[in-house]
Amino acid sequence: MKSARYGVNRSFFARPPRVVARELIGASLFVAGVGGVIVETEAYAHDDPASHSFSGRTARNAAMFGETGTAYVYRSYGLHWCLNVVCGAERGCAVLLRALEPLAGLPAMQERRGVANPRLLCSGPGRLCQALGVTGALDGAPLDQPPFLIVARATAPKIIAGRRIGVSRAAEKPWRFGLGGSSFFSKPFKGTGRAAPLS
DNA sequence: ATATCGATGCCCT
DNA sequence: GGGCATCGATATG
Repeated sequence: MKSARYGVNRSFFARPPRVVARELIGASLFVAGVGGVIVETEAYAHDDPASHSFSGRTARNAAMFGETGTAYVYRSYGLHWCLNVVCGAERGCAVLLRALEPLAGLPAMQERRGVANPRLLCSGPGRLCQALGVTGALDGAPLDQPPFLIVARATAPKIIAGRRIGVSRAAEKPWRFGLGGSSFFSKPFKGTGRAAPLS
């Protein structure tokens, strides 16, 4: 047998953001071996008023206009980092990674986050980046190469959907996706009945 | 349980 | 100057 390549390849990302956002639910993300199962994502389309790319290219969002399968890492509210997967057939599409169920490297996550509770390590886009050590240094980096590793899920999970968090434009679009039954969401999915994380 | 607020950078008008 | 793809601390029911 050929040596198995664990990570997804570039073609994984060459699909529309809503497809990729759903495919990533149940997949695993590691950064230098620290990570877990992706349980919450949001899709942002190129013609989406809520997308950072909507008003054109700037220094901050340049990576969104780069190759599919690379990272778009931006600073949020001046102090947090957020990690996106650049995807789609058009330029300017991305999927925001909002929450993981931590599996590997918990001591490193706890050290970086300054908290011990596993539910508070990666339950939110800013928390996830802090726990995995993702910063602007990885903006534009390819996701199919170290330090990144994304492993596709083995079986199709139950996926729930809802409104995106913290957006005011196109707020009605149900482009937030979650792993059914997870207790590691950044916020509950209303109406689909799953619990919120602590505090 | 929800509400409000401050921190802080960058892009918009 | 205002508005964010946020978080944690504080206040209050």
